[in-house]
Amino acid sequence: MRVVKEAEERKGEILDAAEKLFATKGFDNTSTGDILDTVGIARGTLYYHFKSKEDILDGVIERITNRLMQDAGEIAGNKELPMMERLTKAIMSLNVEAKIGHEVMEQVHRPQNALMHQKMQMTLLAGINPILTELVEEGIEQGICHTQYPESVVEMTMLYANIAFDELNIAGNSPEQREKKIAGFIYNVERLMGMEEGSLQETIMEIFLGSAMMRKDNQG
Amino acid sequence: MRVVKEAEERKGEILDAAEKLFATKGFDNTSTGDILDTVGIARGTLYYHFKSKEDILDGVIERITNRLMQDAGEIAGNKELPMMERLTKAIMSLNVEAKIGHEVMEQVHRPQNALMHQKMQMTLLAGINPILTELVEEGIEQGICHTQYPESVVEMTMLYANIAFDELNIAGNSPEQREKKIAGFIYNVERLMGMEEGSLQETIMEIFLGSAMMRKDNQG
DNA sequence: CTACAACCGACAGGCAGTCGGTTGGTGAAA
DNA sequence: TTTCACCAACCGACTGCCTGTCGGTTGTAG
Repeated sequence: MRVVKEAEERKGEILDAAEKLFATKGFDNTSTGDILDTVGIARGTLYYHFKSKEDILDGVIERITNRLMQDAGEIAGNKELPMMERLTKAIMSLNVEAKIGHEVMEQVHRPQNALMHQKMQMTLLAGINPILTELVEEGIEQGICHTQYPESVVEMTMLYANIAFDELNIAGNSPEQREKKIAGFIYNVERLMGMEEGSLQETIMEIFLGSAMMRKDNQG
Repeated sequence: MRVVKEAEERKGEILDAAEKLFATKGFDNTSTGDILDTVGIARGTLYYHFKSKEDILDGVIERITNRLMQDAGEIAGNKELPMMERLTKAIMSLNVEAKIGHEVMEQVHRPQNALMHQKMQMTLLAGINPILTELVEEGIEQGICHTQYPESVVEMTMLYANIAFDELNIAGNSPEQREKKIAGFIYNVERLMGMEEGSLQETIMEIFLGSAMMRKDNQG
């Protein structure tokens, strides 16, 4: 039976299917036919709603980055928390992996999906850079950060975080290597932002200890 | 007429053609048919030498990165120059754009060519990181640099340089924005490497002034 | 003369995107 | 309430391109 739906609803269905398929099979390895079958529509319908396969990818990425940006924006704007904590949590909330699962990330990092990866990275960067830059500027006013180029610092931090940590989770790194990379990253960010040595490290520890305690509380 | 050549020679011809085509049309927009026509061989011949189109891409990238790595390695190993100068020149020698022309770079940075871009980046990073890390460690011994994580610093520097400067040259940035970005980058690298503020900037100025004078000499 | 590396090109299989045609719902006229 | 016209949403056959395969051919070195 033929089913007619509102355009926005159909678009949503297509994006849902595409997101899952891209996540599990990769962009290149997902054919438009796969999407057709999953949604249960005909070729023409797909191309009635989207002008190309890449257009679908853009739609998927836009949805994901919007979600991420909203979360990060909310955290960054929560004036009740100290600036350092907001900054850390905002950046951590972008750790896409936690949100979309290992399987997906494995796909995102396969070289084949470079396009998807890069598009996500650039979209995210453009959206989040201003938010984080404002945070750093706040830190400068408060005397916690010291840099002449807050925007540059944020850009560098985010780009590195995205690329290097992606690799970190995929490549066959030993636990020691992982720890060293993370420690190096924190150390470097402290320097870039002109923060006191160890201050970021401390904030991070506090956050982790806090959430660990919360978990204990919930269980007990 | 049918022409028979040594495998290595044919491979070279194919890579030459592919490099040009990928550079001017992009990887996705270059069909194996284009390569066939350019070299003047049949399908079977292409697949006798390479197992897939992506295999060709890998070959092209390997050749390019090898060239770059050799140059950078020679500069880094030239013990006659001070460490700061070698470091700067080595990094600058990686500015791929200068070597392969604008047209090419425009292609490399089109999102469509994300795969090519990423592969180059990762290959280069893996090859050059050790070289530069050694340089930084030399700087530490000499008391010019101060960091606990030289490798991390190099990785961060290189990744950022690659991505951000790529963008820099493509996107419609005003001259002021460009300058600001470059100044921010230098400032940040100084901090990461724990160098005296302004020391890298100074070295760079000296190098540029030096080469400007050389050019004058050659012309005069 | 033989053996093999290098070469050929027809062909299969798959995929993205197009297009002319169809259908279900909706609102307005009878 | 029924009828009708319109159009957004939908359909699926078809086109054209592209990658990779395979059985067969040819030049050449020993």
